[in-house]
Parts: sequence; C-alpha cells; structure tokens
Amino acid sequence: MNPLIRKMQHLVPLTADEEEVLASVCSESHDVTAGQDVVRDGERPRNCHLLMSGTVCRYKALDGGRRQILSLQFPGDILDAQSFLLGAMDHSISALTRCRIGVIPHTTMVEITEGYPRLGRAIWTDMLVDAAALRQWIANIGHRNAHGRIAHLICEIYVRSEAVGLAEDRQVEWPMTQGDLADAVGISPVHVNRTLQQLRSEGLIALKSKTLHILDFEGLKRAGEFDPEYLHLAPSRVAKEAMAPDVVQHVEATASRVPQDFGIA
Amino acid sequence: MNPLIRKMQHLVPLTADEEEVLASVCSESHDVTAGQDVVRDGERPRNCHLLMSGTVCRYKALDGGRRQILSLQFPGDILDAQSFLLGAMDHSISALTRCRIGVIPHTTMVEITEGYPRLGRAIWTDMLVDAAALRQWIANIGHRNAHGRIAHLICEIYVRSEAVGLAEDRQVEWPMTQGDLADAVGISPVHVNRTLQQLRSEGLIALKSKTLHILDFEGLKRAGEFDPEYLHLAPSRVAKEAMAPDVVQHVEATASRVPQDFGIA
DNA sequence: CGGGGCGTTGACTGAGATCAATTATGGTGG
DNA sequence: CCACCATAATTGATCTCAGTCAACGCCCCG
Repeated sequence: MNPLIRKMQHLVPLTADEEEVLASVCSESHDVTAGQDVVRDGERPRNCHLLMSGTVCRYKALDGGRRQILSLQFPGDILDAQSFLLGAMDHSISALTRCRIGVIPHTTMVEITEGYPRLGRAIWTDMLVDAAALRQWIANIGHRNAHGRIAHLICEIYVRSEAVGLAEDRQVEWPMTQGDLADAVGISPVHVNRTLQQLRSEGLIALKSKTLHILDFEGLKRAGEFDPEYLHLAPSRVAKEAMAPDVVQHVEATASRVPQDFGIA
Repeated sequence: MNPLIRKMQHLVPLTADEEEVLASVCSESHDVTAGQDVVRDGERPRNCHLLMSGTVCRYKALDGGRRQILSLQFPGDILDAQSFLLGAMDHSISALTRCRIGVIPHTTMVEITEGYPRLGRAIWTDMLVDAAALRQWIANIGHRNAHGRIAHLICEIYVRSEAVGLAEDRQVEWPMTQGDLADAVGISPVHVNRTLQQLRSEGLIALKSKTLHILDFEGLKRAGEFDPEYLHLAPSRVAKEAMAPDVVQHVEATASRVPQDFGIA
C-alpha cells in the first residue's frame, strides 16, 4: 500500500476518488542503496520523489568533504516536493538505508495541487510541517551540547518512525551510522561515539548492531528537551481548528462535489 | 507603497487586478518597538502579519532564558504565513527594531490562495524560499566556526536588505545587537564581540553605532562560504523555468482570464 | 577468511563558554 | 543642554567541552 495515502489521511480525510489519485501518482519506481544520492544539489529535476520504504536525509556538502544533514525523511514523505516550484535544488538528498523510491512527474504534482484542492492543501500543509521540523533542527544544534543534541535526534527518529509504523515498544531499526549522526548534529564522529556511550551508561538507551531500544523515554525526552508538538503528528485536528470557519465550509463544499463520497469525511 | 507588492512582483508579474488585491490585504496595522513579540509560541492566531518596515526575527525560547533565532524577516515578508494552515505557532516572532506591522486576516489569505491562483502560487513559492533559508541557516550554524557563521550572517543581512531597497554602496542600517547576533548564530555574546573585532581587524567590515559598512565583500563572502543562490532572489526567471510547460500554459490561461491585463506579463 | 568500513579508545589541543568588571552609548527627564 | 540611567559593548582570566590525530578491534559481507 502506498505510504503516501496513510500520510495524507492523517492530514485530511480522503474520499475514494482522492485515494485513487494518490495510489497512482508514481510513474515508476526504483531502489537505491545506502549512501547513494537520490537528487543532487544544483539539479533541476522534472520529477518529485516519493519515499516508499527506507530512510533518507537531505544534506548540504560543505568545504573539506564534510556535510551537514538538514533533515530526515521517512516512508510516505515526498522528498523534494519544493522542486516543482523552486526549480534548482539547493541541497542534495541521499539514502541512509536501502530505499525504494517512487517517481512523481512534476506535471502530476501540478494536476493534484490544482485539480484536487483538498489534496493540494494537504500537500502544502505537509511542506509547512517540514519547515517546522527545520526550525526545530536549528534550535537543536544551535544552543545545546552534544548530549542534548543526540538525545533530541533519537527522540525525533523514534517518534517519526513510530508514526509510520516502523517502531513500537520503544524499539526501532536504527537507520544511521555514527558518522551520519555526526553530520546531522554537527559534532565530530569521535565525540558522537563518546556521547552515545554516556547515554548508554545513563540507562537511557541501548543501541547495538542495527537496533535501538529506548530504555527511559521520559529521561531521554528530558535530556533532549524534546516536545513532539513541532512534528504536527495529529494534524487532522490541528488542520481543522486552524481553518477559519469559511475555509471549513469551503472544504466541505468541495468534498461534496466529489462524485462518490463514501462518508469517510 | 505596500512592500508586499514589490516582493510579489519579483515572484510573478502582476496584473493591475492582482496588485489591487495585494494593496488592500491588511485590515489594519500597528507599530511595535524593538524587543516586543509580534506573535508568541503556542498561540493560534486568526491573522497573518505583514512586515511593512523594520526587521523581525523568529525564535524559539530555550531552557535557561536563552533563545535561538531561526530566521530574519524584512519588509514585504509575511511573518507567519504558515499559521493559516498549521494552527498553533511552534515559535515566536519578535521585533529587532521598531516595526510597522500589517494585519492580514486568515480569511483573506484563504481568499487569495484560492481565488487568485497566480498570487497563491507566489505565496507558496515564497514559503518554500523561506524554508530554503532555514536549510542554509542549519548549514551555517552546524559545521562552521564563529568567524564563518558571523561572516555568513552579515552577508545574508546585507544581501536581503539590498533586495528590499534598504542597503546600497556596501552600507546597511544594522538591525541587531551583539546579543541578538549571539542568539542567531549560537555562540556567546562575549565571543561575538571578539569575532566582530577580528572581522574588523581583517579589514572586512566596519560596524559602529547602527551602521554596517562592508569593506571587502568578496573577502567576507569567502570567509562565510556565502552563495546567495539559496535566497532565490531572482525567482521570476527561476519560477518560470521551474514550471513544466503545461504549468506555464495554465498560468498564461489564468492571466488572460483577468479582465484588464496591461500586458505586464 | 580476508578486507574494509564502522566503532572504540587514549592523549593532546584548542575554540569558545563562563564569570566578573569596566567602559561606551543612547534615550530620558529636569 | 546636561545629568542620569539602562542597555550594549568591551576586556581579561579561567575553565571545559568538543575537535583532532592516531591506533586498534570488531563485525559484516563477499
């Protein structure tokens, strides 16, 4: 099942018609291996990319071979949704694990945002949530020490994985190496290693081979000053309350125009 | 003149009709003094805020009274455009200087984004440019030392000020204190002071009272690894190229539907 | 079973934080 | 026009978190 549908259902209830549209957005799909770039800085893609499975990151290459990871993305995320309006990529996107990538032509993006107002609104909302995550990322790496930064990032990965059904019981398949973590939080790989050991010795986490266990979620949240609010994970409520009354009216009017409405809304 | 119009003209050529709409988006306006909050974290505003004059910042309050500044905004920017879709604010917005703020009801935002497709597209594009600036901000504070961070931020402030007509001849009215600068780049105020002195002694800048002179722009750009591409300052070209052919067709079709088209497009 | 990436450890170094004073500066009221 | 006060800038001394360099062990995969 297309993970995009599950995600959009969170943002707005879907009609059968709309679900059908989302089920067929991809013109094709392919696999990439860990470490491979999906889109490169400076390119002017003619397609967007939908993550079907796996984990990817956006990053900017910096002088000296280093890179700064800007955000993580999980199944159901449109990796470069902004590209159909902005043109040239201002960053690269790379697979952290083996991933399955769906290709969505820009023309399809245009058709959806213009032809299906409620889907369009959901896509725009999603981009804004994405921006909210960037803001939180800044706060995380701006004024916090290594311990707090890593604790926060672990919380984010766990919560977002859980939201897409990839984690439960305080347990996740861990998608990144210590080097990746270093690029994400802006500290050296060596210090990442030491900080992880500290988190282990404090009884907050257990991380070995490719599995992370969170042993003390409350403690970890406290250590990272983590508050999941910025992820807007329950946005069907939020989105509705956010709409001024006449918007809600409009949405409902639009919905009722759809031929078959199976009463999902 | 409404600085929003100038800005939107950069993103897309405007018809007289569209200009008129933009000229009357504000239901009212008011002044705020430096240091005052315009919108607070957690609020659910029923209006957006347009910056008419002055400089503001978004920020997140952190434990211990510190704050992390997330971005700067200049005249013509809609400060909290995301609020009409996301609902609760995930950060605060505060005036760095005395500012004039226009109030745009969410209902107006909805009318524009739904009733004027080209304006809507320009507004969405603008939000994406905003997100691009957040990504650059992450790269700036993530993997760079104090010297580079501050050099980069100075470049951004100069270039963006110039783009809205507030700077020329390598000279800007400087909007922030050293404490603000510290909150922006994530280093201590004391170290900001020392770093500024270094930049002065290197002959890159002169900064006193409230005026910044850039003495060696090339050197400053090099020091901050600054490339203005991420600001998408010439987006009328970019936006057009970014559009798939049928989008352009659509835009043109839409434009021609507008009663009076003075051939601006 | 061999090799290469990844994780781990130790020793040393350094950029930047913190603490604590002191000196401009600009806005205000007398 | 000047005294005054709060805010901002500056300076010095000390300390610490995190970076760097370098070596070694481990584990996974071919």
